[in-house]
Amino acid sequence: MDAEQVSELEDHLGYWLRIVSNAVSHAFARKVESQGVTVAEWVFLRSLYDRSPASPTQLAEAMGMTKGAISKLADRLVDKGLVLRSASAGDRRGHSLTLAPEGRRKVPALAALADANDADFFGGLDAEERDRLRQLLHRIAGGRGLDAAPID
Amino acid sequence: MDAEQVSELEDHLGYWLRIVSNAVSHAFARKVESQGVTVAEWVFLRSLYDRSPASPTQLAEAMGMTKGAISKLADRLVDKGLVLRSASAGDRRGHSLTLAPEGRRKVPALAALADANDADFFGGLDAEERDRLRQLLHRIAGGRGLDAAPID
DNA sequence: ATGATCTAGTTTCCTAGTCAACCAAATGGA
DNA sequence: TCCATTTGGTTGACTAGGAAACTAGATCAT
Repeated sequence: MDAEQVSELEDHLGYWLRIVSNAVSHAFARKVESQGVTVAEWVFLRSLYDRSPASPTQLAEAMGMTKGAISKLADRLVDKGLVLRSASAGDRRGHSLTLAPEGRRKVPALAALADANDADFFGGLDAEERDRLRQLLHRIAGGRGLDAAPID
Repeated sequence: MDAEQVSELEDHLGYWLRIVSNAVSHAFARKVESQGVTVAEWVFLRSLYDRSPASPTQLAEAMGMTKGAISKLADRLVDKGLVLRSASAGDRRGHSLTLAPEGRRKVPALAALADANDADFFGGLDAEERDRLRQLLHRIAGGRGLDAAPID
């Protein structure tokens, strides 16, 4: 870092992380496209699958996106008939988001695609290596209190 | 994956990769913003730093972006006075992109920010762990022939 | 109970990509 | 040589998200 003067792109773990992550996400995007949804929509649906109903604010928190983004995402999913928006009891400002039957029906297939995508990319590692990777990522995420982060 | 029926988001390595990668890239974006550039612009400038001059097509390949994106990115950098676009000798279609003096001047400071960002996120790992992470990422990238991927 | 403040969500404007249509120049047969 | 194809690059339509302004409803202090 002193002999080298100007570090290279490839010197940084952040660089490799971005490369690999983008490739994984892009491949996954192509897969879920076959089900007519985007990656963000998958995350949204999966989040709702066991924490339903949820408020936009809760979703925003869980998904690491702004409320504005969630608002639009919810619009699209409602338009597609996968999510229902209803007034939440008690507070007339809040909305309740729940999975529509069609949305709930889609989740297992999407989960299978996520499994397949992981297998595609990480199947070349043995179980111990995958575990180590998982632990390293957890530690980095955990050290920062990231339970979620921007979809970006 | 059979007892579980529907896998969870957090079950997937791709999920954690995305979370961590987005956090790292986002933090880096904030850092380089202080130098008036974006992450994509940094990659562009750093690529040109030792492979200058380069054609838009070469840059697109190196950065894993479409030619359209490179075209616009180059526009912005030319506007900022960091990059020069000149007709390339021999082929009247092609353009030559080179670093303007101001652009070249900026690179070391940006490289230092990249180093700092890596230290921020991966400094908590010891050298062996960082090495292992690097190797795992390399293997996954290498297995796919990713030397670059979308900035997304 | 009423004005100040806070909270929930939406909307508007902006940025940075993709994709596909496009233009111009080079190449390569016939 | 001249047309068909390929290549290099730009442009326009579109998309997804962030930031900040905004609206409406709740809460709280007096």
